[in-house]
Amino acid sequence: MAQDSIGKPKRVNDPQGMRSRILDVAADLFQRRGYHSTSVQDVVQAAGATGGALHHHFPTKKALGLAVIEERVAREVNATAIEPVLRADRLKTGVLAFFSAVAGELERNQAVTGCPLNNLAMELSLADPDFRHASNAIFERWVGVLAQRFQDDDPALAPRQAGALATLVIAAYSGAMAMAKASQSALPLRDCAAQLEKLLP
Amino acid sequence: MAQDSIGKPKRVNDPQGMRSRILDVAADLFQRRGYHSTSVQDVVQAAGATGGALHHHFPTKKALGLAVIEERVAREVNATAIEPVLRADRLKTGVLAFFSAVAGELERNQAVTGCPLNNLAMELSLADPDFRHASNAIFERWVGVLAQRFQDDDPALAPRQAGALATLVIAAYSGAMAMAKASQSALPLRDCAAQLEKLLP
DNA sequence: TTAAACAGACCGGTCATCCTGTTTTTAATA
DNA sequence: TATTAAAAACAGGATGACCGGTCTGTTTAA
Repeated sequence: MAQDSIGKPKRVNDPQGMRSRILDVAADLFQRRGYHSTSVQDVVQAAGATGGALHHHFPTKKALGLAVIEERVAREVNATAIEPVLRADRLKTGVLAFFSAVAGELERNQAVTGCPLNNLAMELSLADPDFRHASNAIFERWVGVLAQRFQDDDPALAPRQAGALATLVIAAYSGAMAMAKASQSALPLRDCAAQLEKLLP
Repeated sequence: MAQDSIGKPKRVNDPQGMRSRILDVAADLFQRRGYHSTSVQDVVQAAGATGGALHHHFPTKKALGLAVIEERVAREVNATAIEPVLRADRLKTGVLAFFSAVAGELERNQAVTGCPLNNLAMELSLADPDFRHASNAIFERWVGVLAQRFQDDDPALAPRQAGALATLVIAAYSGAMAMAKASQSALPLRDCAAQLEKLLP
């Protein structure tokens, strides 16, 4: 009794698409306004969904937040901060290009919303251990990949050294983004890039 | 008719003390649980105050948050991150000692709550411009003081250079604290300090 | 006498979650 | 392949808790 032989269906189920759309919208809102300042109603409306649909895919707001971190923030960090850097000839040039690209984007846009990982990690790490672990997993992978690449570039580098170097790069980026968000300026990014250029091998 | 000639007063007004206690408690709760996750009731209870008292000193939660940033966070940054560093013979040794001190404190405590400035700045910067400006003012003063000291140490250093150097130090600290909060470990702090030791003049 | 300081209840609104019902899709069965 | 049972997907209203702000009243201090 879904529809008559010719009549259109009242709707078409697209679970994957619906889930994906909700995730996209939630990631965007959490990033721009923050997790606590975004209501599930906001997500429902912006996604053109309903409370029932959202509840079906994400029974609680926490489940939604966790999925955003694991499936969207992780992907974005990978796409903007890891893969392009790895594709560069040398890690140093890749890192500097990354800083420059982000700074350029900040200058183009009118608002600096900050690093999505940092934003959610800072807001949610102390609220719930699950959020903390999810954020930490992304940080750890990020550090691990950069450290590995530092060693590939210079096999003489001690593993301990490579890890510390990677940590500094990521910390400088995270901190610079925090300062950029507060000042609504890309200058901290450019300053840090200029200094890292001198340090990096 | 406040009290009988001998009877004790029902209470003793202590406006400054009350205000100060509320600020202390609010700063602590905002730092440990976050601004949005802390209700004004939480503050009232923890401070042993009443809704009326809190409302008398801080008409809105935003006013309370702003006062925490301007009167507590700023003070803490000054006391732990600026003055000790300035008192050191050279800025470099002061900065490294600061990193080491914070790392040691993290290792002693069981929980890493992060940098108070960063915590509140990240959570509130996009929520309200006033919060953003208040946070930015602290960042700017911090950068300014360190940059000035870099130049004092080495008059040959270009002003632009000194500022960038100061920005990197603070960004590395902020970012390392973010990573420390996510990993509940002081390692990012120590790694960054080790790398900064090589870069700083 | 007057204003400041504090007490404590109250209220309108929001929010996350739950619940009941409907429609679509899948899967089993014959 | 046709039928049907069952599950998944979605719709949308209901609810109860909580939160921030307000308001009135009382006590203390200037």
